[in-house]
Amino acid sequence: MPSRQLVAKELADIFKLIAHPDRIRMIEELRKQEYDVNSLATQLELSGSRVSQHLSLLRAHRIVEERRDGRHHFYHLTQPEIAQWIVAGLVFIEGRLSGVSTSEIQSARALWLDNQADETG
Amino acid sequence: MPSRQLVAKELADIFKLIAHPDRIRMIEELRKQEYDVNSLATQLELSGSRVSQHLSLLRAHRIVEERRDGRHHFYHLTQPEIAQWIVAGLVFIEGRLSGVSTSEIQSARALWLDNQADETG
DNA sequence: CCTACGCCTGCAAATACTTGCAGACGTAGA
DNA sequence: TCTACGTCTGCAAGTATTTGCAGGCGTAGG
Repeated sequence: MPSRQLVAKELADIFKLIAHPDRIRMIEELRKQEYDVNSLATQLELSGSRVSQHLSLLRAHRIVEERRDGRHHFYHLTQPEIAQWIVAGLVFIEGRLSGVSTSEIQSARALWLDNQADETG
Repeated sequence: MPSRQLVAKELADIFKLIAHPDRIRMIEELRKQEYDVNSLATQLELSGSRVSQHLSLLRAHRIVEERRDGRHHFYHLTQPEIAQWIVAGLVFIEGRLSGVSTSEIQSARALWLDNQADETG
């Protein structure tokens, strides 16, 4: 297979990996600090096993890395810049959305880009 | 549903949309010029109907736009910057790949970012 | 009008992803 | 050592994507 097709396939795999709302929210949370599985699950209102399964996928592709401390497994982003890359995709949402208004998108972007912002949204 | 979750879902949809090797290669081709369905199919060595199906998906999400001329349907990127955003994802591939070497990735990036580059790869 | 071309859509089978649940494994504390 | 906790993994059912193929629709040319 020509290398261009290989590269396209690898790129597709990365996109597929991120293409899940839970995983996007997990990366969003991890952009600031590390979390153990349960804290992340609580924060996102998801079951522990579900979060663990997503993390295992992200771990397999080295999007996140693990640090163990006793019975806790703490996770952090291998390359924190990935969070900013994801937010950059918001540009391609704007102006053509059913359920999300422009102001909601802008406030989401602000949240992802600025740690000081209000996080209650 | 809180807006943050809505935004995560919409982002996930965009990622899902792009997460296919064929569609990535199509966007890559379309970054420079418009193509009609058959030319694109020939260029990428894919069947016409397959390309048409991918295009219909991209069209539905306004990643591409159509221009008709007789029986030909010409497609172009709605927001050409999307191609650059996709290439930016290459950063998260490097250094952890099975089938693709660093030099192949670099040459792929060069191709996407520079129209003058050799395209035989 | 008839035919060929270019493209689109519907359908059905194959494949892949997601999810909850049950059980396993290691660690900490009594 | 026994128990509880935190996390991981396997499995099976449900859901979504991908693909090829057959047929449809519009346009150009004879």
